[in-house]
Amino acid sequence: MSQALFPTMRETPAEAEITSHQLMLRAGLIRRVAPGIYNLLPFGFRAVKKVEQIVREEMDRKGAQELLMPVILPAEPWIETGRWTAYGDDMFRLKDRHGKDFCLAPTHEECITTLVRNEVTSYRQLPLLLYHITNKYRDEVRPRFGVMRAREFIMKDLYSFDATVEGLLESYNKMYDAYCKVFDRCGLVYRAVEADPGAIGGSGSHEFMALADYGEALIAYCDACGFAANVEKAEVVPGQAGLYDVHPNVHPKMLEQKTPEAAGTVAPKPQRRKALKKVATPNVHTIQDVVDYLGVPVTDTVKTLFCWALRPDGTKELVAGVVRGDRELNLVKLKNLLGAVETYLAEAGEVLQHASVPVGSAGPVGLRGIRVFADVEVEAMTNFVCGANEEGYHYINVNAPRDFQPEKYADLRVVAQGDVCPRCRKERLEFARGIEVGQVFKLWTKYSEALGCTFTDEKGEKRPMQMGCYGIGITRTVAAVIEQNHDDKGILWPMSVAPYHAVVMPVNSKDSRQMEVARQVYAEMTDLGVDTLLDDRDERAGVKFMDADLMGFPYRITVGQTLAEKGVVEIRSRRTGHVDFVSPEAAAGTVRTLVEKALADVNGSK
RNA sequence: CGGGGCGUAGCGCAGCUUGGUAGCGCACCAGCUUUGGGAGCUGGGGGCCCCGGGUUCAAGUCCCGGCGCCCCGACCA
Repeated sequence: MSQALFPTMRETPAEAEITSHQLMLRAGLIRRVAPGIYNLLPFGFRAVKKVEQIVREEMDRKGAQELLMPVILPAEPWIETGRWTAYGDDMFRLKDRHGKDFCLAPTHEECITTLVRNEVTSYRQLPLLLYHITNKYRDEVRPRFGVMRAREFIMKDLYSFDATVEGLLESYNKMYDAYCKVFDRCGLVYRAVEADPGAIGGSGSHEFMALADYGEALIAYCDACGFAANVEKAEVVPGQAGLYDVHPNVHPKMLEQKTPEAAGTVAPKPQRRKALKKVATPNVHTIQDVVDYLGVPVTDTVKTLFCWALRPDGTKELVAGVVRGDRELNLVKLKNLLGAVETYLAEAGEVLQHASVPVGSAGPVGLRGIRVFADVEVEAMTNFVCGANEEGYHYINVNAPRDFQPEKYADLRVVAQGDVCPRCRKERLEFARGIEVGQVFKLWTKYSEALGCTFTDEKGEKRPMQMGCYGIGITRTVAAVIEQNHDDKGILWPMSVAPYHAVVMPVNSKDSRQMEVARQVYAEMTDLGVDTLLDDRDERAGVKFMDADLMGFPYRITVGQTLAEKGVVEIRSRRTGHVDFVSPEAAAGTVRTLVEKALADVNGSK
């Protein structure tokens, strides 16, 4: 260790916000090269390789084959699938000396599909599971949290090719199962949640979320039935939206009783429809303003949001989404409803220019030339308030369909605290944050059709292959492991991912007897297959102890005073602090047993 | 891209208001002491003060322009 690069830091670098990022810098796993781009130092690289190895074992166990595809990919296949445009600015692009377009691969569907198209022609060659582990590139709008949301990252992606839909489902289930094993073995607390397939395309998808307070993804789950979904995906109970709404005057304690009746959250009684009226509302631009100024409950207001919907052909359309004032418009649901490639909020200036509407005073009444979509909840509302599409005015006593008629009512809002589980419809949804460490998709024939990846079936007919794609963010997984396994002193590596299982530490490197015994124990442990580091640095004991805690070696073998006094060395568990004293001769064997036990615990009985 | 903040030694920062020899802590090098929880003393090395222009006798400091980075938001496998 005295001759190795393990640069630990006592102080926390200002650039790091979350614990895993801070610890990865402080314990010497990574160093920043550019925003979202990192050097993996020896210590960090070892952790990465441990995760990779676990992934390889579980992929291979399912009959997958590893290969390696390039990081630089030509544009043509991307143009064929339409993703050369769809990926937009998230893709790093470059040209060769002849002016030909290339990209740094953000993912490899196009590449692998082209490969399989050229090499596989018969149903007899299927199913096929192919994967690789390599760098991926996404020019993130905002890289952050170190390796967690980086622009360059290591990813395992596997692609399945099947002859039939049943085959695809089988491959999907295999991978789902393999992913559970991978994350179990990494010692992560995670949930598999239903997800929107996003830019990859296809439908039917699960995300594997490592639970963490600083996770970027919000997930909704139900303790009663096990339902779990990304909030952007989670449906609101169809046909019953609003029924179990939490009214603003319901005391939170009442919610704990879990039943809608007990919580006093029954549907609003039908009210007589009052006459539509335009009222002056100077300087009222937000829902909060409306509530304050007009003194109405927020549940009697509606907000109208303008979005651009990007169509598959590259053109875009301005549409309006209407949700209750305290709700959040779910852009993913809107996107899926419209069959759009992407939806994003329009800017105030654009709305004024294209719809002649000031965004702070927008409403669905009298909106011309723009398609309006409303959340189902709005359909049940009576006598509500909305903007009058005129600066300084709102309508009150609005009622549909009398005052406006959206093109369609649909589930368009983000699920909220207190919503009923869309699956079992018994319990309320709980929310948690997670780090997305993996995702599995069914791609069906999206890419095989676009790229002509076909095979000949038993009847001699040509058919497109049924594809699936399955990713694991390797570097992100390492960060998630640290996020979940640390204390105020440093990292608490699970044995399976630990860069080293143990560190052997002579307390005083000038004590030749200690050094000699330490070297001996180190050599024996290495011989026994225990990943061991020898801390032979000429540092004070305190420094070495602090570094060992920071770097999180699961076991520390301390060779110090007790050697001279009692002829024993100390084996200390980083996680529990438990200490055993054993003779130097027994140390290596004891540690090996401990390491094997820890690995067996996490690997299950396989 | 919008809002906020910051660019001074490897890291963390002060100095800028009110212009006048570039500093502190940690780290680093040498020596002595020390050696079971981030040692002590002595000596030492290290700077394009983000870049460019301007004002001035004089700019880290003031003015103009640019660049970069971080945070919040929007966005995202």
